[in-house]
Amino acid sequence: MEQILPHLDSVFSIDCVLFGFDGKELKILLIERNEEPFKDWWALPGNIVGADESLDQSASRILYELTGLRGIYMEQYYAFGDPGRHPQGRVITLAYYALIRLGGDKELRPISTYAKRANWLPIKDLPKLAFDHQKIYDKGLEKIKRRIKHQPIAFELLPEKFTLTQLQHVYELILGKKLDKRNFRKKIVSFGVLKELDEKQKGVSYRAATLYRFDKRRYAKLFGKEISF
Amino acid sequence: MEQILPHLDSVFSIDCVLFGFDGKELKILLIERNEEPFKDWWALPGNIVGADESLDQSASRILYELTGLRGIYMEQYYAFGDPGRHPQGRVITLAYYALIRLGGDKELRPISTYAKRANWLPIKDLPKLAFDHQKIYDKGLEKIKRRIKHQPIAFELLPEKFTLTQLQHVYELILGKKLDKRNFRKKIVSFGVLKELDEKQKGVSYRAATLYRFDKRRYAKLFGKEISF
DNA sequence: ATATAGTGTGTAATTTTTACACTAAGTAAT
DNA sequence: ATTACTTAGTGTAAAAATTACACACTATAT
Repeated sequence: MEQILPHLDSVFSIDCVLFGFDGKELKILLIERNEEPFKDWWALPGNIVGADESLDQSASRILYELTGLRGIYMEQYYAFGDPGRHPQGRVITLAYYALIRLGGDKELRPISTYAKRANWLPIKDLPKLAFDHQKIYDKGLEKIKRRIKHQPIAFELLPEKFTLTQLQHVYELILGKKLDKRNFRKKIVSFGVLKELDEKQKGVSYRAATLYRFDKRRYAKLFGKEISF
Repeated sequence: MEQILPHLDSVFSIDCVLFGFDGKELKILLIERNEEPFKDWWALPGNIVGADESLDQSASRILYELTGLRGIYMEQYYAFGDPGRHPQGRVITLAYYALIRLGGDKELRPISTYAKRANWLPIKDLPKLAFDHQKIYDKGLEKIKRRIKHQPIAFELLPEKFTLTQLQHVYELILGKKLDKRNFRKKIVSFGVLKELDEKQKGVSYRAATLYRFDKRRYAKLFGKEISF
């Protein structure tokens, strides 16, 4: 095992699994690598933790550098550090996930020097990933599955105003199963974190649905408490 | 911020929160440091990850070196890496927890070169801890609180044969609240992971309780499924 | 024999979860 | 303006899970 990486006995990095929702599909952000190893492979965006950054700060910076986004709910979920996971040396990486609403207002501007390009790819049909990134992704998906059952993180994926059907759609995509419309609404409303607006959906060629907004105050009270789906 | 630690730009370590149960109290294993910084303070046992170890292997090794125990259920739960958390340089640490039955058969033999001594201290009345170890402990307790509600990890704290009252006691200690005896039994039995033995408790000066054993096969089936307390 | 201390058990009321189908409203095409 | 189309929005009954609650039993010690 050569030591090609710049002067390191070990390197500590952060990799991000960015889940994005465009109103239809669940996607993750991948970059196409421009360097060996795994040149031309798709990989999770990640980077080395800076000397004076906290881990969360570092994750935020990396997210920002890769997407131009700030203020995203983001959380570390697992450290991967098998000695053989990086062919060039010992790299321990801490995985973070983030949930992002795609499209609409702000354009993402992924900038990365070590990548040919960055793209949102549907999780339905992911390519082979570099390193152990498939494992990292799998664990991330598992994590948000668990998390979405207990905390209302689904809102992070939706625009500020959304319909109940859209919300349900997000749940179904993440949990990987159909939910009953009436029961879903009953339950989600019972949490009391939704605010019904006087506004209706626009631009649809059928009956427009009522828009809702997520009530952050009540959410804050609920946070920590266990809810379940 | 000086760089006193041996040739490192950054160090990656593992710290363990070892929860022990002696039949009465919940305790954690702490060491009394024999070196600066925080000489004479109590701290979580931990160590540097070795070059050719996976993280889990490293955690197991560290646990073994500190307690002589092997084969303990152990899980990483959070990485702590604030730049200022270690006064001598950048140390990123990955926290693991383990659950251990105390007393009884095998004596623990904590060996540590950098510690004056190691001791199981009741969590009721912990001393001030070195570094950010209080934070690490807090998060660990929070983690097992959450975990015990969804997975039967409580068994790890009990001897092979135990009474339902002891089991309930563990739940009460971790969750920090009283549970109803009849309801508790109804529920725990309904999971189907307990095997009632033909044996009774011995050496008590009152009616002896029936002993149970934890059924690992059924547990394996249950694992992954959500149960809740 | 009696006091003591913890074991072990059932039921009714309430709450939560599940399964399930039709009418209402708006748009688009004619 | 009628019709066809598409999704929105709503209730109820049955089943399951949760909660609250109290007393008789059994082994031991004196």
